[in-house]
Parts: sequence; C-alpha cells; structure tokens
Amino acid sequence: MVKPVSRLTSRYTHDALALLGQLVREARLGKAMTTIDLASRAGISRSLLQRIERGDPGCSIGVVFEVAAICGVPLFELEPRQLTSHLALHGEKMALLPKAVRTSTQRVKDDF
Amino acid sequence: MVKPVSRLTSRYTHDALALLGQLVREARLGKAMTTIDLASRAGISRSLLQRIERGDPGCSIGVVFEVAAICGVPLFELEPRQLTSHLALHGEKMALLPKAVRTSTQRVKDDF
DNA sequence: GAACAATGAATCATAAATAATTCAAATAGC
DNA sequence: GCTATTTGAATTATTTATGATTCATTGTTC
Repeated sequence: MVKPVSRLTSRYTHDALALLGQLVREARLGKAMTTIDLASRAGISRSLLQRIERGDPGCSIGVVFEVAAICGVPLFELEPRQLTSHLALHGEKMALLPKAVRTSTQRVKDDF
Repeated sequence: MVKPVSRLTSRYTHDALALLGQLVREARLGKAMTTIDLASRAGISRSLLQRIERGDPGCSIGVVFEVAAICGVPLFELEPRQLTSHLALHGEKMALLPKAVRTSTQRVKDDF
C-alpha cells in the first residue's frame, strides 16, 4: 500500500477537467439519468463515472469523451458532422506543414 | 502476452481525439519544438506524446490537457483566466440543480 | 419524518497505461 | 546525394487506472 505519486497538474488543466466533469453531471441530471444509468450506457463502472464528474485527471481521455458524447456535451463546440468535416479539413492543412523540426542549439520559440 | 481488449469508441470520440492530437502537433511544430522538447517540458515520455498526437484514447486526460496547455492549444476555446471564472460561474448554476435523480421505472429522457 | 434510492468515498485485485528502450524509416539542412 | 537528427513504431517492465465491492451519507418521494 504505497501512496501514489500525484502527477503535476496546472491550474488550467485542473479547471478544464473540473468544468468538463460538471458539464457531464449537468447533462446527466438534465436527462434524469442516475450514475448507474449513464455508466452502464458508456460501458464503465459507476466509480469511474464518479471520478469523471469529479474531474479526475487520471481517467482515460477516450472514456471521458465517450461519456460526454453520450450525454450530449459537445466537444470543441462542434456537432458530430461538423467535427468530422473539420477534422478532414484540418488534416489537409497538416499535410502542408513540415514533418520534422531541426534544433541545433535547442532554441525554442517561447511566446506562450 | 495477451492482446488487450480495445474499448468501444464512437466516431465522435475518435474524431475529437484525432483533432486534438493534430492541434497539439501543429502547435508543437509552430513553436519549432521536437517531440523530445515538448515531452520533457510536460514531464512525460516521448512515446506517450506520440500516442497523444496520434489520438490514442487510452491516454490519461490530465496528461493530454497538460500537453495541450503547454503548447498553447486552448481548451473549451477559453483562455486560462476565462476558464477559471467560467468554472466558478458554472459552479453556482450547479448548486441550484437537484443533487440526485429518482427513477422508479428506469425511464430516460432520450432526446440526444 | 419514514423509507427507499442515489450518491460519495474508500479499498483491493486486476487490467491497462506509461517509461524506457530499441531499431527502422523519414526528413531537414548542407 | 550525404549525414545527422527527428520521428514512427514495437516491446517489456513497472506504475497506475479501472471494476467490483462495501459502507456511510445525502436526497427524494410519499
């Protein structure tokens, strides 16, 4: 029984996860679904859904997105159709970009 | 050596993950960072970053969001400040909602 | 307020994610 | 075209997430 080493998580990430969890919970309640209802629909356990709604950073992103999709929380503020076409379009843009980056003196454009 | 049971993933989730991965890759190249640069900044391995850019649904959401934040990909189309205040505001809304759902005949509003 | 149902939270065994490593292939810059 | 470097991809050991379970607490409905 060793205490797990919690990963470093920024405020931004923390807030984004908390918000996403709240949106899921809100959507679930809006559809009058219990935690068991939604969990079984998503094919996951109730305990995992609880962690998702709590904003636990350790959950698999695929599961979280799937749950969001099931209860109607939009990802990237896009509907399914739009998301697919947006992805295709963006893929074309990607094809034009360089495939690799060359850094001799390990410089980094740090304008974040 | 057992072949892992791949989780069920919808098209929507798949596309959202693919897009997010592409956005990260695009941002990384835009900053002229190598995969090692970004991975070490995020405190993760290069192999994990590769899976993130590929849109692997098995990655931890906290790590993916953290990487996105580091290279400037906005989450929920919100800047850090906005996200924090949005979260607080949304939290108040949540407080007004019912805390639990009662389903006698297991009915579900299925208008998704 | 009684009674039942839903939720919160913790534990533990097991399944899966992650780091580290390796090698091949592709790419950028000269 | 050459060469050094970056990237893609696969493997394995280890760490961690997940499912199942349990119990306490809160909330809903009558």
